[in-house]
Amino acid sequence: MSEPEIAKPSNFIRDLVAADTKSGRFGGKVVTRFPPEPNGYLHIGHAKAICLDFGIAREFVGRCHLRFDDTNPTKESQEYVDAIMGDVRWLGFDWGEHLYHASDYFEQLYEWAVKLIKAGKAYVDELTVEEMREHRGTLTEAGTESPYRNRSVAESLDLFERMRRGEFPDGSKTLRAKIDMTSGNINLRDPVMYRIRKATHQRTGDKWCLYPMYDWAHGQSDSIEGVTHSICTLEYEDHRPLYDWYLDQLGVHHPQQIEFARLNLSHTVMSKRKLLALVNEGRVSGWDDPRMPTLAGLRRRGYTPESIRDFCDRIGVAKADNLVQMALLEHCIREDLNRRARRAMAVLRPLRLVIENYPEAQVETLEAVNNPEDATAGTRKVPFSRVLYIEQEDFREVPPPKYFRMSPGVEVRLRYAYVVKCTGLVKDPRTSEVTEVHCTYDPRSRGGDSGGRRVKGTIHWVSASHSLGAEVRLYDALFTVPKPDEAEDFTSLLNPRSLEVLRNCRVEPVLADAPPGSRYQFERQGYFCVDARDSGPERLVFNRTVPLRDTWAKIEKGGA
RNA sequence: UGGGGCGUGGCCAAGUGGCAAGGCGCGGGACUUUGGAUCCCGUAUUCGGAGGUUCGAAUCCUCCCGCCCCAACCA
Repeated sequence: MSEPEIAKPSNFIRDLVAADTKSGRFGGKVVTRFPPEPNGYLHIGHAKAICLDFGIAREFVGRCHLRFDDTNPTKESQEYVDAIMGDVRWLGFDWGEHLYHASDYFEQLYEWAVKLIKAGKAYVDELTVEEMREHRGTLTEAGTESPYRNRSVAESLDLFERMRRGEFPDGSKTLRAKIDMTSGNINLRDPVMYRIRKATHQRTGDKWCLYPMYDWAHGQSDSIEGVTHSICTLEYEDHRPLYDWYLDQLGVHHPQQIEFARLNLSHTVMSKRKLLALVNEGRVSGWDDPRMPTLAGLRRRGYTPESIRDFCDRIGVAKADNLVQMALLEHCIREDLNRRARRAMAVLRPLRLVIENYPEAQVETLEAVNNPEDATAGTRKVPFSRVLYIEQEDFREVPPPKYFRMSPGVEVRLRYAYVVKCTGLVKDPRTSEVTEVHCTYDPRSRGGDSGGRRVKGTIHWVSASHSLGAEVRLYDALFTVPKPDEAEDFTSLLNPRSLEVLRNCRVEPVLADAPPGSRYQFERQGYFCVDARDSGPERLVFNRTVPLRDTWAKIEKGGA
C-alpha cells in the first residue's frame, strides 16, 4: 500500500525529531503536547501549533497530549476549557487518553519545591512587587540579591508550609529559585516559583492558595508526562535555560524544548488580549464572530478543518518573523470548497426581470449541475417562470467596455435556462434607478444551449415566485491594514465594512433544506454557509465564507 | 554599554560548499453554459551589506547594518 498522503514539506523541527529518533535519544520515542492556557479561545495561530504538535507525534508514531496550563485561576475558566477541547477535535486531532492539566501536578510540584528548598536552591522571599522589580535590575544592569535570599533552609521550609496553609495574605510572600541575580538572562535572576493567590481554581477549587508560575509548572509537567519534545514559540527561547535548570536540579526526565516562530496573519490580530478586548468592547459579536481569527469564528464563517490544516502545511515552520497574507488562507478554503461544495443560485441584490414572450402561467423545471467538479453530486431541478430576479450588477443600461452581462439589445444566457435579449427597462421616475428589466427569450435555447452562436455572458437568476427570502452576511477583513498590531490604537483600524448585511436576498428553493453549517457555492459569487446560530426554517441566514476570484472586478477597477 | 533570536523575489519557504525548489500573489495566454475551476507560460544573474577562504559560497570566516523578543507575584 502506498501512502495516500502527499509528503509534507520538511522543517527544522521534524529534522530535529527525526535525528533524535535515529540516534535513539529518549529511547526512540516521540511524545509531544499542546499546552493551552484556558484563558481565551483558540485561534489560527494555535492551529499552527496544534498541527505541528499532533502532526509530529503522528508522523513518528508517538503521541500528543492535550494539557491545560491552568496555573492562573484568576484568568481561566471552564468555558474556555470546553471550547478549546471542542476546537481541537473539530480541527481533526485526538489526544486519546492523554488529557492532562498542570493542576493535576500541584502536589508533586509542591514536593519538588520543598526538595529545592532543602537543597538550598529556593527560598521564601518577602519583597513586594515593587521591591522585587527594583532588585531585578534592568536589561543592562545586574540585579541585586533580596535580603531574604540567604535565610536558613529551615526558615524557608517553615514559611513555605505556612504559605500553603493560607497563613499569609496574597502577594505577601513568594517562593523563588536561587539562581543568579547578575545573569544577562533576566529569567535567571531568581525567578518566582510560587505566588499566593486566594482564588478558587476551576478544577482544584479552594484546595490551593499557592499557585506555581509558568516556568516552574511547565517543564516539570512535561517531565512527568514523559514528553520528549516540548515545542513552543520563540518568546520562550529565553526561558529554555530556566526550563533546563529546574529539570537538572531535580534530576528528572529532561525533554527537549524547541522553539518556532508564531503565525502572524495579515489584516487581523492574534493576541488573546486584543481578541478579548474586541469581544468585551462589543466590536464583534463574540469569540465566534465570523470575522474573528478564532477557530470558532472561522468555523462559523464556513472554513473547513481540512482547509485550515492545509493552510498550516503550506505556511511552513521556521524561526523567522513572518506575516502570512490572508490571501493564502482564502486560497486554501476556495480550493477545498471548489471541490466539495454544491452549487446553487442566489440573488443578493434582486432586480426584476420580466420575459415578455414567456407564457404568463407557465412554469418549467430546469436541470442544474450540483457540482461540476464532482459528477457524483448529481443534478437538481430549478423552477423557471416569466418573472425572475437577477443581480442588479448584472445589468447596465450603458455597458462599460468588456462588459459581458445584460444590457439593452445584448443577448445573455440565463444559467441552465435560456438565452434572453434585453428589450427595455423601467425606471423609478424620481430616482431614475432601474427597477425592472424586460427581455424576450429564445425557446430553442432551453437549458442554455446557444445553438452555436456566441453568447459571452452567463448570469444567474431565481424565479421570483418560487425563490425563498434570505439574509446574507457579507464579511470582509476585520482590519483595513495588513498590520493592525503596529498602530497605537488597533481598534481605530477596524474595517467599518467588515460586515454588510443584505436582508432582501432571493435564493433557490433547494436551499430551504440546507442544514445549519452546510456550505454552498452561490454561483458566480462565492462560498457561503448556513449560519449555525441564527439560521432557521423561518429565517434563512447565510454567511459568506469567501468570494470567488473575480476577474471582472479586476478589469473594471484597472480599466477605470 | 546586557541576554536570546532572525535576515533568500510582493508574502510564506526549501536549500547546510557545486552553480537559487515549491506555494500564494501578480502579469500574459488557452479553454469555458460560473468573467469560477482547469491548463500553459512569465515573474531573484542572486540570497541584509562589505571584505576574506576556495577551482567554486546563500551555504565557511571576519566586520558591519537591520528587525524581533526579554526588566508580570501572566502564559
